[in-house]
Amino acid sequence: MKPETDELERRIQRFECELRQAGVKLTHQRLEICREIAGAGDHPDAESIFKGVRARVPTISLDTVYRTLWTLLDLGLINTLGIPQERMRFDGNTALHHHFVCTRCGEARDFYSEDFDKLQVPTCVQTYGVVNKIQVEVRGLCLRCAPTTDP
Amino acid sequence: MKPETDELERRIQRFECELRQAGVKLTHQRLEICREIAGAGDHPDAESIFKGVRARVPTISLDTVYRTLWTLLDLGLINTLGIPQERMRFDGNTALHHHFVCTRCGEARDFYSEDFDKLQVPTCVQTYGVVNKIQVEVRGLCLRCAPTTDP
DNA sequence: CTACATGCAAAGGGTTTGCACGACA
DNA sequence: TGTCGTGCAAACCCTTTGCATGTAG
Repeated sequence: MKPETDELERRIQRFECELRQAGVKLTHQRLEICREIAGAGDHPDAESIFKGVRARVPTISLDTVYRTLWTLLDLGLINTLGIPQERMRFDGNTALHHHFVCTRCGEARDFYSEDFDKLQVPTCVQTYGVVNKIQVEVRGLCLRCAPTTDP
Repeated sequence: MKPETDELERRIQRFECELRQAGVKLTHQRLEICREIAGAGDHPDAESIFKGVRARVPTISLDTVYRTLWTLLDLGLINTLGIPQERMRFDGNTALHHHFVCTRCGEARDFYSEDFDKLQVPTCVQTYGVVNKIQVEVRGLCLRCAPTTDP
């Protein structure tokens, strides 16, 4: 699950390069946070990244971790599981359907697709646990959030 | 987006029937919360369900809404967007991949599938906004949470 | 009648913010 | 050296919990 050493170095290089291009200062803290998330095989929350980095940078604070993660997210260098900055939301539609999710504002729209409904789980995934359903998540920007909408 | 009237009634019937079967009392509040979420075309959060129900049941409290929603979720009568009870989690893997998500504990594991990578967005969805990527979410229970693991 | 559900209010936990100090460029 | 980033602590918001009262079965 953890990336190979060379893949890890490639990711870190990319972080540094893109941060520099974006005019973001490469502080000791930011570099260590990048290293931590680049090397994480699972999908850590802010707290566990904080703990990992604190082993190397004892004075780091949790809010710096948050601020750095949102920066990386803005630049598209990392992703979130689920929808960023969102409270829990409920879906009363129990029929099989799929979602278009705006990664900026969190708007989620249902859609139906017989092709997607037919998807089969790869055999390797069946060893992960009991599969309940397969849902396709189309991620992007909704019309309100897409840059072209804003003249 | 909102369900047709007969589909709405069917959903409400199902809620009542399943709640009764589960031995959950059909209080005025619960029935109105069911009606609210059954009729919601979008994916409301607890607060907006609360507001909708409060128009008809002015004395209802937000915690009752939460408690009812978790009950409905336990019974599989509704779903959540994203992972229930979860804090925000980050993904340093920017390569195209897919997720197996445990809906109970929130564990999320990556997997790769060339078939899934090739999925094409239905044309109707392209009118929703700008598509960034397509990710398949396999939902189920991980080995730790699956009932059979617990003897 | 009795067990379970509700409303209230206060606690809890994750995330954000204002401000003065510190460090990259 | 100037500007941006950091650490601290308090604020903020969503969600949960304890307890006395109310109500469905």
